[in-house]
Amino acid sequence: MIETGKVLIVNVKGGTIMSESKSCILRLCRYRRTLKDLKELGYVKIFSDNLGEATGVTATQVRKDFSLFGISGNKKGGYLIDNLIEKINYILGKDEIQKVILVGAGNLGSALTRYKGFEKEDINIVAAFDADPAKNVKVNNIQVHPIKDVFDYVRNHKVRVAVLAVPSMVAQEVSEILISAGIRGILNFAPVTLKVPERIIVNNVNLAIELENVIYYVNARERNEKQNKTNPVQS
Amino acid sequence: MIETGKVLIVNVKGGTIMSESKSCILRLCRYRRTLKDLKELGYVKIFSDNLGEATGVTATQVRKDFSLFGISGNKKGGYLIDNLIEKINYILGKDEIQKVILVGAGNLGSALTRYKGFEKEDINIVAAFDADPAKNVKVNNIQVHPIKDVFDYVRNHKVRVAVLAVPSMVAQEVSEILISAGIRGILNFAPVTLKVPERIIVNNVNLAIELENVIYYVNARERNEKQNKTNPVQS
DNA sequence: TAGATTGTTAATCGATTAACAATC
DNA sequence: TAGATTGTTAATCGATTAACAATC
Repeated sequence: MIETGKVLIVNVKGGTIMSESKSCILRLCRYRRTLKDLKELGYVKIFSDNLGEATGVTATQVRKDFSLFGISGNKKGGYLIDNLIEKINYILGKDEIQKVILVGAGNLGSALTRYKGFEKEDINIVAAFDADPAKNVKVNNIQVHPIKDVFDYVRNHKVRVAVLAVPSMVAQEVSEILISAGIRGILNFAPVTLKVPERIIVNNVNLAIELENVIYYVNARERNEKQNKTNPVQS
Repeated sequence: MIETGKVLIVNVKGGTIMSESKSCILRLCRYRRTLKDLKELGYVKIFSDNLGEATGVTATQVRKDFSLFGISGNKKGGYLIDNLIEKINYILGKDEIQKVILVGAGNLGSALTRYKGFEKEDINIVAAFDADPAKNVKVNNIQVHPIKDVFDYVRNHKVRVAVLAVPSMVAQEVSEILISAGIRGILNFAPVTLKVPERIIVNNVNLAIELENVIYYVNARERNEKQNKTNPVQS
């Protein structure tokens, strides 16, 4: 595997080496989401502009993404939803491991064990871990083990992906234990920049920053409206 | 205000019109996070490369971002942490409204009312709303009101920002009520693409997609390693 | 056929990075 | 001064969009 900054060059379309971006993969996930919903509603075919509108991207972008992964439709006939879902599943590795552990069963962590959105996408949280013995109970049918057992669990069950929802103070330390046990990818909710080896995938979800971002744009627009009122600019 | 696709052109540096990207704003939030931590640890000055390393961006990027917003340091002397925090606060509109409501006090929503990360950034969830009467209680000192009261509440308290954690089925409908009442920005946890007027800011957090993303990259790397073992490529 | 849609190439656009002059 | 660091300009890089040929 050749890796450069953000782009991962992987082998997909029958041996051809190609590169895809993180945002492209995110869009594939979104397409699948929408396609599954449409399938449930009884739809069979879809055009690139329908799918684009439903997912908030342009029709060209949709076709470009599909073309990048060798997904083809029928000129004039659009795409078969079943076929799209199948192809995207293959690309995203849906048939392969989906086992995920949760580390940190506090406020946010325990909500994640009950989160319906994971089940809906067939993501299984197989076990949870927490340092607090009071939390070592079953939550939504998932056993919360003592944190000291996490290393052996990851080793023995060959878990590759972890959701990290521990306090910031211990996030780095815990991530190192996880990685040493064999974890390859982390969804990190702690608002810290984890220092990890290059081969490890980290996806950060920082809820405060996401919200601050909304607040910023709302404020920026209001400031601007106020200013335009007193000092209008001619277009 | 001039708006084009993703870029918002706003008036910041003493009347100069300039544009900044969403990712740039996200980085500013991260810088502030880190700077606050460093301040607590007693640091007073910082260089662009320190800050870059702590937040996972290059030193050039840090300086470029600062330059874009008219934040200047001292050649050779780096930046004063207090000054940076103050300037970033001003840019991100920290002194202005921070009032946020939460709509949907289910599994994820009620976890968000207790989320320490918001408090730490001085974000106040002032009220919550839920359709289920059983949930109309106080959670972490925040009253959960009946959903039917949300319109009047937003109107009367001039709330501008909402966190939306309702089931996907009703997300669009609820967002329309919020917008009609005066909400300008939404942090949306429902895995649907909200259709909103252009003047409304929506930030989507889709936890399943974030996790699927990690799973994809882990799988892609493992597939690749396997292949390289049987069919090594010369560099 | 005419019209509509895919698939791809080329153009554009924006964000990041490299290079380096300024200067403390 | 010499060395280090900022601030900015130019170059690069990648992602998105526009244009359009292919074709059903």
